[in-house]
Amino acid sequence: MSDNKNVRVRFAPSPTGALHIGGGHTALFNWLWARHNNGKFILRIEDTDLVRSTKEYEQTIMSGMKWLGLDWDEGPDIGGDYGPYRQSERLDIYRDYANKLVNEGKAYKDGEAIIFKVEPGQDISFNDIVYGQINVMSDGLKEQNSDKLKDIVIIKSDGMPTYNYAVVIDDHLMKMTHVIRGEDHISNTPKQILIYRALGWEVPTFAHLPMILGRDKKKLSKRHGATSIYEYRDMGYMPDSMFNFLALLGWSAGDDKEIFTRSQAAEWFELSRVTKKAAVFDFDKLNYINQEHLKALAPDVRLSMIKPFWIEAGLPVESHSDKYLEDALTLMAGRGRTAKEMAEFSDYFVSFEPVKARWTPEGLDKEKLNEFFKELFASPEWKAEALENIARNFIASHEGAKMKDYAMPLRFALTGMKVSPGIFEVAELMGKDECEKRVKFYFD
RNA sequence: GGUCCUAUCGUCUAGUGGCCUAGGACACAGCCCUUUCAAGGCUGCGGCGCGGGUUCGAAUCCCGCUAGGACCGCCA
Repeated sequence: MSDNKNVRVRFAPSPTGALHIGGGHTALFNWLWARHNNGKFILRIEDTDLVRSTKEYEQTIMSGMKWLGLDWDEGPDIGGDYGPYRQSERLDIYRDYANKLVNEGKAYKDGEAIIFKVEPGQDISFNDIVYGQINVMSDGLKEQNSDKLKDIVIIKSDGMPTYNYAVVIDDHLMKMTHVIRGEDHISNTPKQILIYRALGWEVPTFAHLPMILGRDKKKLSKRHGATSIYEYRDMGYMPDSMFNFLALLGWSAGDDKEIFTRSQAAEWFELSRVTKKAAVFDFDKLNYINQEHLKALAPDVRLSMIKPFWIEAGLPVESHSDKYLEDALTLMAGRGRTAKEMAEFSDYFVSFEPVKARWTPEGLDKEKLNEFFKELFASPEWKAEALENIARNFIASHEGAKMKDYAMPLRFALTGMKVSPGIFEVAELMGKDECEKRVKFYFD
């Protein structure tokens, strides 16, 4: 971990929707850079679009960030030395600097609006940590389908500052050392540099991040399904996994390290290792990463991840001890890619009802099976190993008997599924009484 | 139309002139394990967009082409 305590970066969402994948990705990289350097991560709300911004979305975005594990050091909710952190509360500041620009002849009024004058012939190139040298002349700042140079609106007719202007004022006043944001802002950067210069301010270091694309390689949008971070939570993806997955989009530790924790990522993170190419959001990889984290969880944490999904399915979670449920999930380790799947695949541990709803015996040799079950339940100890030994002895002593002919009916009676962890281990955990109850329901 | 950006297996990427007959991961296929299915182990399939240079030597540097993309809003 390097120690550039003066590093200050920010995530500046506009509260016009929930925290989406792209926003979470940007926030994550800023957080990573701040934590890597032991610097500060600031949250600023860009709510200058009066029509679309709401306090509800502001809350949703903040809780989305918390869910991902991205904590900030300064922000509208906790304050800080450079507030306020909501643009709608900084209107006087924007107005003052705009007037200054007008007085210096660098901007002009147009009705209620204030427009920044773009002069031709200026070199507004900059060096991006990710993209390298980007060369631009102000002469290229044209109006669409025209040769006319396009001046920059800085204060709108409604008195609110525009993005390209407010972002400069705030980033400077909030002492940002690095501006880390999506690649779609590269073209905005030269305009912002013009404003920094007009105000006589030092330009921060820029680092643009590659975009995130859908399977069809188009910019990620609602068409691709889930775009809000919360939708992933509801699908059973865990915050650790989303963090891990998002961190891998456009960055790698460079040492085949793919499954990691937040603190490991913060330790290894380097802006200079961020890639330039837009990355496709790959569900298969997300699933894999989620599964890995699911496997690695401590039993009590795993239970806390799965429980909500059992409850949602109406299962009587409260009638079991946490220990029992944790053990059940430990047995399930490696099964299911999401918390939701794992909950679905393990419902029989919580209740016999779903089993009954799923399975009805058909075409089985009940006589033989009853003989088998009788021996099984006569076992002096209800342990997986003992039960399996009984089964093997039974098979050895019966001509033509196969393990699967007995293990599968047992599995179905206990779980209602054709797939489960080792059935004798399941039986041990469920306990003799419960197993007997289930088997007797179907046989005998 | 203008400005800018990008280009390694299907996907995420390693790679910064020789260690590359291009490495890893996901996905996919096969095998092993096995009471089922996962997990795990092993094997396989599969890529430097094209064309020119520079160089003893290029995935790596330069030019062109092609293909994607971003921005050009009193949205952010």
